[in-house]
Amino acid sequence: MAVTGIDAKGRAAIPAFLRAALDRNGAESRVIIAESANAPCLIGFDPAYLEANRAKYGSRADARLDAGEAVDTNIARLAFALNDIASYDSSGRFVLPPFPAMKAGLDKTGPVLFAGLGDTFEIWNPDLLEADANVHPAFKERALFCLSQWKKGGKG
Amino acid sequence: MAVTGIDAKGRAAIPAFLRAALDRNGAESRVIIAESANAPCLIGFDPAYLEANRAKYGSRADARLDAGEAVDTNIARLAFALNDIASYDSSGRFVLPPFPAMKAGLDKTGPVLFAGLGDTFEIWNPDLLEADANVHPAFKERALFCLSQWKKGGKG
DNA sequence: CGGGATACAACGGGATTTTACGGGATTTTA
DNA sequence: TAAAATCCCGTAAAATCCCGTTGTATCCCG
Repeated sequence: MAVTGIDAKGRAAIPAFLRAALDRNGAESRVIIAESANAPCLIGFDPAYLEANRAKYGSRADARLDAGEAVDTNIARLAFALNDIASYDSSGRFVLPPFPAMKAGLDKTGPVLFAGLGDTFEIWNPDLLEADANVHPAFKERALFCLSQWKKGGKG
Repeated sequence: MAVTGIDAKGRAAIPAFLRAALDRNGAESRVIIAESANAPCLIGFDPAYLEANRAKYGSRADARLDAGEAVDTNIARLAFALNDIASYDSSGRFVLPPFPAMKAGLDKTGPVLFAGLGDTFEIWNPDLLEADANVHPAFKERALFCLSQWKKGGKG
């Protein structure tokens, strides 16, 4: 778990320990950003899983082209529109996709909290994390500590 | 997902991230435009994809004939006859084919929404997208966000 | 164990490239 | 020859790349 800042250009840096995990999975400096289904935060993960899903749904997008087969267009719509792909530079920075950023309360300059969850990691606005009743107190306590450490660094 | 504008000459620009996909498939600045079978919008895709689907339809029809079953000729009629081919310039603009444009409510100057679906992409009049009950709310919400961003850019 | 050297992380910002759009010039069609 | 479609160039804004700087953690050697 670590905190970095959003700069004037809307960029945030993925902490090094999470970046290392992405690189191990062959992410090639690309990360998928999506809304979390469980909390008012974003999740990030490497492109491999997403590509598999897209390949599965992408070939069944239109009933006419697919020779009359029934298709659920909304599945393809969501698979593509709700996942943003962002590429990060040599120091791990990526521009937060505007829509997810807005949904997660990250639409302005300020601190961002990254927390690894195994296959994915969460991206939080620290204020929303603190306010969420479903988040375990021990997790909150640690988040608060990381945040205060970051502020001590003189960036807040 | 992105929004661009129709100009006074009836041209719209395919967003760069979709154009890149077309180029990767060897589209050579040409795109197929057709009505969607699933929604009041258009779909666009590269010429190779059209050829692949025609071949797929042909083999399906052959199989049914071999089995002594009837073939639905209308599927072939629609899959072959209703596709317009448009070429786009160096900045991705193409003239919307008049008939499909009319069918999708894109017959006047205004914003157009492009959304990738994998092998194809959808081309929407944002108003019709908003009004369509079959479109998933999460997709609508993002569309609305893209539209407002485009309007903020001063092009509306 | 301590202190200096080294490596790397996060950040700021300039320089370059790309995008989307307007509109003029040329070609085609009727 | 007039009208319409197409091609093509210029441009402002925005996104992207890439460099240097600063601060912090780690290493190494005495």
